[in-house]
Amino acid sequence: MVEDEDTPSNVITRTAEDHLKVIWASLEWGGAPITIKGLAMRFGTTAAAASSTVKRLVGQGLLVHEPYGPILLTETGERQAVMMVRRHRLIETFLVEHLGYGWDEVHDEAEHLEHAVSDLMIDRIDALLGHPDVDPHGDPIPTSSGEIRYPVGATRLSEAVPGEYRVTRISDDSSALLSLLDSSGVIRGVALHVVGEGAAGTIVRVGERELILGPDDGRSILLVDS
Amino acid sequence: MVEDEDTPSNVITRTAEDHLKVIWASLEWGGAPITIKGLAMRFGTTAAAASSTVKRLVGQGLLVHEPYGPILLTETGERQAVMMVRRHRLIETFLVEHLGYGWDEVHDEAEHLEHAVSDLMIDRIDALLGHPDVDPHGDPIPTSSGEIRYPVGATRLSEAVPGEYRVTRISDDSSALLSLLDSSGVIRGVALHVVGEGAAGTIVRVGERELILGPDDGRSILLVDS
DNA sequence: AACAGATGTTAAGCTCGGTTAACACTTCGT
DNA sequence: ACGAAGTGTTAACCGAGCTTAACATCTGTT
Repeated sequence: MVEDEDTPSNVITRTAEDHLKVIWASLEWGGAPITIKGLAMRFGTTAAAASSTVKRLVGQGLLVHEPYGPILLTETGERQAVMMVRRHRLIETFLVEHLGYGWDEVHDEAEHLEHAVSDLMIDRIDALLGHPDVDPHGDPIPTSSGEIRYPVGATRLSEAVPGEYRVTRISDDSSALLSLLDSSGVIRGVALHVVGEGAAGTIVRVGERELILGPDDGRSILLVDS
Repeated sequence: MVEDEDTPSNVITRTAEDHLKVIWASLEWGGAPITIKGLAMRFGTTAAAASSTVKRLVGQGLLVHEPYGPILLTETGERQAVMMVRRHRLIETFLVEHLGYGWDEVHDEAEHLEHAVSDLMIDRIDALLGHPDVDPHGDPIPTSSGEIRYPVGATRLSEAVPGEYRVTRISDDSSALLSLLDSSGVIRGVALHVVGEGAAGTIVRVGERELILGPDDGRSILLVDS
C-alpha cells in the first residue's frame, strides 16, 4: 500500500547527480565521507546551499544523513552515483581517443557531457572503445551493471616507501595538478622512482627530472610495484 | 550611463536557448513567426509558461514582443539562436559520421548535447568533419561567424510541379516522418519523381515505390531540379 | 572543562521554469 | 456586427537551487 514505491521520483536533477557523484568519489578509495563544507567548496556555493541540497536528496531516498552526521549514500544513491562515474570516465576516454583531447583537459568537458548523453550513446561509446577497463587517468570504469574492477596492490604515492614503481592512476580532481604532471612527464604507465620524504613532500624522480609532490598531490597518484 | 550595457546577462539558460532556437527555426524558411501556443506545444508546457518565458527573454534583450504581437528575435537573440543551430547540426553530423547513428535518430540526442558541449569541442568537431556545409538532413550548418549558405533553387515538395527532382533537405522536426521516409528510401540525394497532387497529398515515386505525402510532410522536404 | 573558532542548520528571500485559474484580447463564422 | 471559440496575459502558487543572516552544534586547544 505504499504509493509509488516503484516510481522513486525517477527524475534526478543535474545538481543531484553532481552531489551524488562527489559524495561517492570521497568514499571511493576508502576515504572519509565528504562534509557539507566540502560539498559547498567543491561546487562553489555556500554551506547553506549544500545543507539544503543534502536534505532534499535524503527526502528522495538517495542519501542518509542526520544533522551533524556523516553524509552517506543509500543503495539507490550509490547506483546512481556509479552510473554517473561510468558516464564521466567513458566520456573522458572517448574525448581523448576520438577527439584529440589531452588527458589533462578532458575533465571539465566530461563534467558537462555526463549529464546530457543518453544511455544509448554511452553504450555505443563503450562498444566503440572496446569496453575499456580504465579511463585516461587510470581510473576504473564501472560496467553497465555497476561493477568496478580496482587494480590490486596499488599504493598511494604519499604512502609509498622509497623504490621503483609505475604510475597507474592520477586523479582528475585538480586540473592544475594534471597540467603540472603532464608537463613533468608524469603520465599513466610511466616508471617512477620514489626517493624519499622531503620537507615539502615526497621526492620522486621520473626520467631525468626530479620533483617534489605535496601530500595532497601524493594522495592523487596511485602506484604499482615495478 | 546605461549600467551593464556590455554585460547583457551573458549567462543564458537552457530553456532560453531552446526557445530562441525554435523561434529562429520558425522563421528560417520564410515562415510566419511561431506563436505563444506554438511554443507551448513544442515544449509540452502551457501557454502561460511560454508567455512568461518570452517576457523574460524580452527583458534580457533577446526577443522583441509586445502583447498579442509577433515574437521576433533581436540581433543578439538571433546570434544566439544561430549558434545553437550550428551546434545542433554539427553534433548531428558527428553522431552519424562517428558514432554510427542513423540520420533519422540523431535529433533527440543532439537536442540534449547542444547545451552541454563547449565552444572548443564544437570547433574540434567542425574541424574533424572537415567543416561540412550541411548536416545529414541537408540543413545548412552556420559557420562559426554565423553565416549560412542556403542551397539556391530549392523548392518545397508541397509546391513542386510534377517532374524529376533530387531530395536536398529533409527537416528533422518530426522523427516519425524521418523514420517513415528512411524506410521508404527517401533520403538526401535520392532521385524523386513528383507525379502530381492526389486527394491526400502529393504523390511521389522513389525508385520502385510510390507514396503519398501530406502537405505538412511536403513542407518538410526540399527538392532541387534533377 | 570551557571557550573560540569552525562547521552545520534554519529562516527569509531571490530567480527560473513550471502549474492552474481567471480574465483579456482577437479572430472567425454566421 | 456580433458572439463563440481560440489565443494570450496575469495572478497566485510551487519546487529547485541559490543567496545572506542568524543561530546551533561540534571540536581542538588550553
